[in-house]
Amino acid sequence: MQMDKTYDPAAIEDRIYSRWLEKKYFHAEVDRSKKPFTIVMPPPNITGQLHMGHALDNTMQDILIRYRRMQGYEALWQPGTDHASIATEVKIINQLKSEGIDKETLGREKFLERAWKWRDEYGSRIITQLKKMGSSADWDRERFTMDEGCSKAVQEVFLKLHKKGYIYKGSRIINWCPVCKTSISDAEVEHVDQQGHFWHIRYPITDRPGEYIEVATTRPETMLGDTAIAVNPDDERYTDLVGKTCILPLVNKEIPIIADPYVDKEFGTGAVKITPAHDPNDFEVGKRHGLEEINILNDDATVNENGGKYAGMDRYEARKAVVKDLEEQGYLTGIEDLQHSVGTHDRCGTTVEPMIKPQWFVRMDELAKPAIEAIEKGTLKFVPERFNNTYLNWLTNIRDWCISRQLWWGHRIPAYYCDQCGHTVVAAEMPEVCPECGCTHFTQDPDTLDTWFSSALWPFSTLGWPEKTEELEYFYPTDVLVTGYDIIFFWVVRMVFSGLEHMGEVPFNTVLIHGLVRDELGRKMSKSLGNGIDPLEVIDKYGADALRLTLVTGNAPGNDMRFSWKKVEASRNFANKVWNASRFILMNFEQARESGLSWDNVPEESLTQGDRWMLCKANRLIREVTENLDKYELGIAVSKVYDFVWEEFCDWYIEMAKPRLYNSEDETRPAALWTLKTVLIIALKLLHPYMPFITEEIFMNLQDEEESIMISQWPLYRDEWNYTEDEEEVELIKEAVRGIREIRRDLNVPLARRTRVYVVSDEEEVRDIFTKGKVFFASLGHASEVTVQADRSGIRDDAASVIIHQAGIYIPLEELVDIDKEIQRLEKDRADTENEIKRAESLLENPNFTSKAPEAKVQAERDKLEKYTGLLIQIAERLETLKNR
RNA sequence: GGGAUCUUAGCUCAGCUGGGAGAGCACCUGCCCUACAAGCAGGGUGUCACAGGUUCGAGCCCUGUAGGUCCCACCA
Repeated sequence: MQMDKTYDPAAIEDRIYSRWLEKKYFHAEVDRSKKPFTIVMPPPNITGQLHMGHALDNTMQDILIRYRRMQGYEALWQPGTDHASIATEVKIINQLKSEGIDKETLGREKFLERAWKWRDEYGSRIITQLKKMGSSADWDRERFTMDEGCSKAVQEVFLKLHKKGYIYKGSRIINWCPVCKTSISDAEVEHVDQQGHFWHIRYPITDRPGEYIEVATTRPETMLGDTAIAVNPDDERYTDLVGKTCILPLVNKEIPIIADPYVDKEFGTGAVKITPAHDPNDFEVGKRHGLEEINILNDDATVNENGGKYAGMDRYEARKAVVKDLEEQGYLTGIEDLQHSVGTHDRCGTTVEPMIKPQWFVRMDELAKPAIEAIEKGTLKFVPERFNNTYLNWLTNIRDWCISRQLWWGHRIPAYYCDQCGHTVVAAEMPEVCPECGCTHFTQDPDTLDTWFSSALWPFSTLGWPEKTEELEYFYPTDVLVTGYDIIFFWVVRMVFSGLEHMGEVPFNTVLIHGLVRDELGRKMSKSLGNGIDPLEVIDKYGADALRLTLVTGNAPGNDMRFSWKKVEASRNFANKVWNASRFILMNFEQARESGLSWDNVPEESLTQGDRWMLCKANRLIREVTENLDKYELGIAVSKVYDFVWEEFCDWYIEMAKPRLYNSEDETRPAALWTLKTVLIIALKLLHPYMPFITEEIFMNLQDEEESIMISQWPLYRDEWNYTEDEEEVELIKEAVRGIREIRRDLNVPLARRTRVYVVSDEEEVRDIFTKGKVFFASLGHASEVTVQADRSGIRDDAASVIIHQAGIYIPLEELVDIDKEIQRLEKDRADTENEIKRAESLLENPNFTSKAPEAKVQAERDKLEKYTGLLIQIAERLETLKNR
């Protein structure tokens, strides 16, 4: 088999993915013999294009799903798309506009046809893109928030909540977007700071000529709808005015002066104009004082007939005109600059206008309670935990949820109004006869539901609810939800209370929160800035595995990360490292096979110290990676594999194995081959959730039969590989090699190629380590030959000896050794060692340490003390020897 | 106003329940040696923001200060 010198993802990714699909590896079925593991995919919008946020979100989910699948769980990753009512509707309106068509003239039915056509055309685009990422979702189960089943669920929930009295219709003050011409929920309003003005206006007091009460406002045009002036009841400046009336300028209407604690004495003039129809606080004040609500705006934010001469003007034109008139008539007493935050619609950026409108709401108080308890009882956990607070904070201050939208694309509200008497019937189907008046003609409520209303049901609607399906029973509650912190309020909270309400159980046990993917400079990636990086471009250039690795490396849960091409390159380099190590191993297999060598069944006794050390390391790695994946520490888990593969496996073990592989007479060659294969497979498996494509390609090449790594068994920790002592011995090898490097550096004498190095030691185990005869240490930077002997016989006398500390190894160099420098170094070692001893002694003498510190720590200090005491003697001896030369 | 979070190497960031500070990138030196130059070997004196405190011991816990980011509420 021929493998290229560099890894080329483009050549294999699509081929491997198609194979997975063909083999139905992603498909999950109800299987009572296995434990289920379920993740529901946050459904991307049908308007969406894959961006880095999706890439991160889906990579994390795929890692978890692949991991559990390999562990033997029946792993279901439930995918689908969201109709995204307002986002899609805006897109379609724009599309129509470019064709010169107006939404209203087209009509609802035709419009919806267009919308469905859009969905058919673009709805699956993002799914195709997710597949490029390697996502192993069960595409056979793909759902859509407006498909028949999900729509059924939406209707069922609406009827149920209405029956319980949790859904009601009411005229409340809501956020109105004059551009989208729909109400929006509080969560959809984004507050942005803007530089504005604060206009001071005086209202003449009735029957007190020359006396005024002055108010300040940022929206002077709303005065047209004023129905009172309010002051704080404790404000002495105004006590004599409370109960009086004043004249509303321009309108010339008499309005009362009232006292309400809502008014802040310190802010502005301490007197507030009250416009109940266009400000949420004023609305509340108005309710308390029974004030009239005068709506002065049309749906497009132009002034309506209640605005007198200003009728027909846009709100900003009206503002100018009102200010001008006030000024001319002497009511305007001043203008100050003021920085204030303005509510805008998060979709279109338009300043929202608070308006009173009849809308449908979900009462939140009762629904919120169990959702709060879920955190307290621990049935719901956020990772990292700090998001508990974010979640609880929102829930404890929650207001009723406005769920009706004046849009066409979405689930239509199942409410019908009698054409004759106006009676409202909430039902699954249009009623035949009005229970009030017997009339048989009804009109359905024109509004649709907030898009999050259906998303809230996603974890169970996708599994078949309200039908009692086997899937629902088996896979629900799901295990983990992976999403960004920006969506906790919109979605997570609503799924939780919906799950608890309708299923009686939380929809997922764990919420794994990730941050935003920012650009290299830490800015949000956005279309307007043009700083977004297209994940597909990254895949094209570096491969999906490199992208996936980049997104999860060096990043803790819940934290934002910066994306940079440098990081992708580092990931690609790692992929290449894995590729080449595997290539090397496969090449050796081939050579061994040609010479008729077998290495499948290697007796344990034939494993060398190095082999055992490697197995021991790999074994520990299995444990660490598994533990970290269980804790959702995806970044830590992968960095362990990264370090292991690069530093332990490639830089040490493969290098140490080379002489055995190259020497056809070496009887430990099969053991090396076996260890290489065993450890490589472990590494590939641990890496597979992160880098599915490259690991699969290599795995396929390693196996004789065509088994997929995707469905292979996740490696298990094995006690019999826990060779602790051997690890120490291999540490000695490393120590010795480091020693050689140090000497070379200290002497500033580069080791010539093929420098002969003699290792002489009385200790048998040290000699054993440097396996019988000759070893190539490629890690020296050169292939240096090492000879191991028990004594110095046969070693050239003119070669100077240098002592390598700890290992007890003499290494004669063919160059002269600078003894003075070596003495200096040993002196320093001695001083350091003495300090260590002092430190350990003082610690052990401290009664607090011995009584309070864990026994293991105390023992460790004792061991250190002993070790360093011994070392000190050795150093002294060596110094003595050197000085005598 | 309430809450969260960050401040660690030149840059980007890890650092799990407290037990002698790490990675990648960048930079410098030397190397194409039969897996890999997308590589190898070597190179780090970091007041872990600052000030206190708890502890035998603090990057980690507590209090405060400074600066940054984010969320919620308010802004008439």
